[in-house]
Amino acid sequence: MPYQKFERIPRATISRLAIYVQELEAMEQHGVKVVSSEKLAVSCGVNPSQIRKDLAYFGEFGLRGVGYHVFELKEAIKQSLGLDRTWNVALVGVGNLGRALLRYNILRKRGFVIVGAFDCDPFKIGEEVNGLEVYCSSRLQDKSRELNVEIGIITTPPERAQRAVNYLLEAGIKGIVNFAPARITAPPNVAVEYVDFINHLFSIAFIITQNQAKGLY
Amino acid sequence: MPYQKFERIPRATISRLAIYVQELEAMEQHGVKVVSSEKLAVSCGVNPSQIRKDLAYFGEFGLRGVGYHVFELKEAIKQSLGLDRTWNVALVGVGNLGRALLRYNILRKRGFVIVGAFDCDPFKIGEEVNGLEVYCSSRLQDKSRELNVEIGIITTPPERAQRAVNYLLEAGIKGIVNFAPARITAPPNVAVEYVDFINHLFSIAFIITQNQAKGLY
DNA sequence: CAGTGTGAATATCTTCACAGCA
DNA sequence: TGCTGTGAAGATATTCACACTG
Repeated sequence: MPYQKFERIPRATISRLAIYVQELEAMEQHGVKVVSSEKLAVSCGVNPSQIRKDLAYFGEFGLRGVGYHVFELKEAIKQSLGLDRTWNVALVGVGNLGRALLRYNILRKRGFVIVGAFDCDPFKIGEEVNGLEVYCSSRLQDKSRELNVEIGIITTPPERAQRAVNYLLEAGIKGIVNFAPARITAPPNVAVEYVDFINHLFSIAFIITQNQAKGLY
Repeated sequence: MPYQKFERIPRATISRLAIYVQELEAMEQHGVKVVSSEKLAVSCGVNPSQIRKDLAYFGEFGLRGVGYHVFELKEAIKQSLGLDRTWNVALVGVGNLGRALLRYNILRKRGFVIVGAFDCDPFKIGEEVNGLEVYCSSRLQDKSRELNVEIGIITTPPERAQRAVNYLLEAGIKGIVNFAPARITAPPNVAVEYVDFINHLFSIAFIITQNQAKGLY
């Protein structure tokens, strides 16, 4: 990590940094070498000072009067976020969504390698998905340590999400991304993120309903 | 919609309401009839006054000294969000993730029915997934109107996301949920939500890195 | 009297505006 | 001159604290 100020970094900043990385990579592929906060802001859909402020939490990466060097900035952000390495991930719940993630190459491309797949359904255990054997969830503890897993992904049905969490905790996991539409609990030293896409559909439905009430259509 | 104050409702409130619905449904299934903001707050991982304030945007649903009637509150929130009906959805991009969503029953259970699947890959067109024929993306316009679609889901690779958006716009869609890891642009009267789960993995990686730096493990 | 509904207080996040540097 | 980096201002969101009610 470069130097990082003695200031708490807002959650919102982190998720925007992820967006910046995404856009910087796209720019890199298009051969763009240098970018201003103005330009990057447009393609990320945020305010330019927002970008400058977000970056300021980690250091000074820009050249006044010029902008940012695309490749360098991308690398600097990735380093700041701890993405200058790969992370081993265990996936619990080999349903439709779990299978999709097991086959989803973008994850690996971004440095998140699913090294273990687990399910409690006897019919699924032993099956092979994308070159990975499905193990019984009760084996999470020994397998995780063997495979050096640090992050868990939960793609079980909602009612089994907490059980999956418990297995992951026993396995000494440090972070969890929960795709199941259910709240889960974990000790404060274990990071939890929710990917709750029904949520997003709810929001869309609400906004459309409101727009319709306003007579926008 | 009940009565809704003449006050803008924060985005954050909307996504919490979605969580409340989730938890209220779980409580209902467990036979809980009445709940206080305190109890609901615990299971949603938020502050009790937050809940009361969120609900206050839409009306008064509680009984002082008692709490909220689980079923009634859930119904009231759903009505406020425009979820007292079903929404027809078109899905663009029948890859791993698209297939998973087509087979994901929770969506339908929540009132979002995928009525059309589209892809531009000739090998996929004509294929049947979960009882739905895959059509060529160029047919989005006519098919969408025929099927009365209001919401689009994008599950294409990032570089094809904007093209999918354009098709959806032509089809007169009113809201888009984008699962592709790419920023997209749409006119302001079309609601856009991002489901960016790589984002969440980035956040987890960052938090773990930070915790490690703090010597937490 | 337990628990809601809400104004007021606090905390957090975003945007502005501009000094200062390449 | 052009664009960064940043303190100060403004906008939002969250939490507190308590009057009030079933």
